[in-house]
Amino acid sequence: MKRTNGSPRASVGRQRLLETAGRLFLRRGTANVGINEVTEAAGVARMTLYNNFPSKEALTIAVYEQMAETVLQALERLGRPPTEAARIEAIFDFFAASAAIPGRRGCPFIHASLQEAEPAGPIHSLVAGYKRKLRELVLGALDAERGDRCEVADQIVLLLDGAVTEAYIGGVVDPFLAARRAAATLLRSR
Amino acid sequence: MKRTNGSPRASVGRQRLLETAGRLFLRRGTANVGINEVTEAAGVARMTLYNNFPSKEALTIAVYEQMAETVLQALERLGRPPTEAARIEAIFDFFAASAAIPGRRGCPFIHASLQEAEPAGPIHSLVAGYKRKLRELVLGALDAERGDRCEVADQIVLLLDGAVTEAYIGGVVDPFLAARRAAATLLRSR
DNA sequence: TTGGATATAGACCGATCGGTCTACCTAACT
DNA sequence: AGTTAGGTAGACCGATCGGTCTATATCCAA
Repeated sequence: MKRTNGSPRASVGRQRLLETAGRLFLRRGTANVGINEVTEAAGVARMTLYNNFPSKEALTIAVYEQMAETVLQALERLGRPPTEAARIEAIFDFFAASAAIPGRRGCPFIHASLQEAEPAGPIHSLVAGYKRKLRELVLGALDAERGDRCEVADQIVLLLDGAVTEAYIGGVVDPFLAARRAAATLLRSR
Repeated sequence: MKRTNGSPRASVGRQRLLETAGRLFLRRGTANVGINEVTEAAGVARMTLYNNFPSKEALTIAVYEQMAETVLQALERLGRPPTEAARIEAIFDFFAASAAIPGRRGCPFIHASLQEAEPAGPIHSLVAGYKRKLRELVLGALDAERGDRCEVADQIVLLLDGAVTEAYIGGVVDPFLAARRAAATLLRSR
C-alpha cells in the first residue's frame, strides 16, 4: 500500500478537494457548483472525490465542518485584549475583514444553509452549532461580572449577522461602522 | 377575444403563478423549485407560464418585486403610533410575526439573492433596493429631531436582519427579544 | 522485481431541468 | 354560427447534474 503510516484519509487529494470546494462554494453556493468543476479546479480526477467522500453531500458537510473549525480557531487566536471593549472590537475587526474579501456573499454558513432545498438536515444542524459556538465565544469575551452577559452576547451576535449580511447586500452603507457603534453603546449601558 | 376590457396581463393564471411560485420559493428556494412543480401547484398548464413570462427568471423577478411591494405596503399600513419607541416596536412585531410563520427561512429576499449562482444580477439589485427602502422606512419612524437618526436607522436594520436570520438558524434562543431590547437601548441612549 | 493499493481520464448512465412545439378544447365577441 | 384568442395536456429537446465503471498508469513495500 502507498502509505503504511499516517491516516490514509489525510490524502493530498482529499485536502485539495476540501480547499477547492470551499472556495467555489463560498462564491457561488453548493448547489451551483458541480462535481466536475470541483475536481477540475482541484486538479484531481472525479473518482478521487468518490474515493474520499461517499457523495457530494458528504464533501459539502466536510467542507463546512472544516470551515467552522477554522473560523472558530481563528477567533480564539485573537487572544484576550485587556478590556472588554477591545475584545469585542477585535471580533468585529475579524468579521469586517472577512466580509470585505471579494466574492464574499455574507455569512458562508447561512449561504450554505439557504442553498439547501429543505430547512432541516445536516448542514442546517452544523450551521446552528457554529452560530451557538460563536455566541459562546462572544459571551466569553464579555466581562464575567456583567449581569446582562447573555443578552448582550445575543445582541452582538445579531449585530454581527446583520453587518455581514448587509456588507453583501448593500442595503446599509457602512454596516460594520453602525454595528460597532451599536455594540459600544450596548456595552456602555450596562 | 376572451376579455375585451382590462389589462390582458392581469390574467388569473398570471396571478396564480405569482402567488404559488412565491409560496414555493419561500420554502425551498428559487433554484430548488422546478417549472413543473410551480405550474402543477398553481393548477395551470406549463404553457400558461410561458405565455405570461418570458422565462423562469422573469417569473422569479416578478415574484420578488411583488413581494417587496407587499411587505413595504404592509409596513406603511402599520400607521404612525404616537411615540418613536412604539413605532419601532411595531416594526419588530411585524418581522417577528413574519419570521414565526412555519417554513420561513430567514429573510425571503436574502434567500433569493443567495440562491443565485452569481453575486450580481437583477435579483441582487432588487434585494438591495428593498433593503434600502426598509432602511428609509425605519428612518422615517425615528424622531425627526434626533441627530443620530441615520446611524440608529442603520443599526435597527442590522438588528432586524440578524433577528430574522437567527430565527431561522436557531443560534440565538430568542433573537427578537434580544433585538427589541437592543433597539430600545439604542433609542434611549441618544 | 513484483504485488497491491491508489490515482487517472473518460466513457457512460439515469434523472431532472428549462424551454419549445403541436394539437385540441373552450368560450366570448361579431 | 363562425371566428378567434387564450388555455390545456403532453410529447419532445438539449443541457447539465450526480454518480458508476473500466482500463491504464504510478509508486511504495516486501
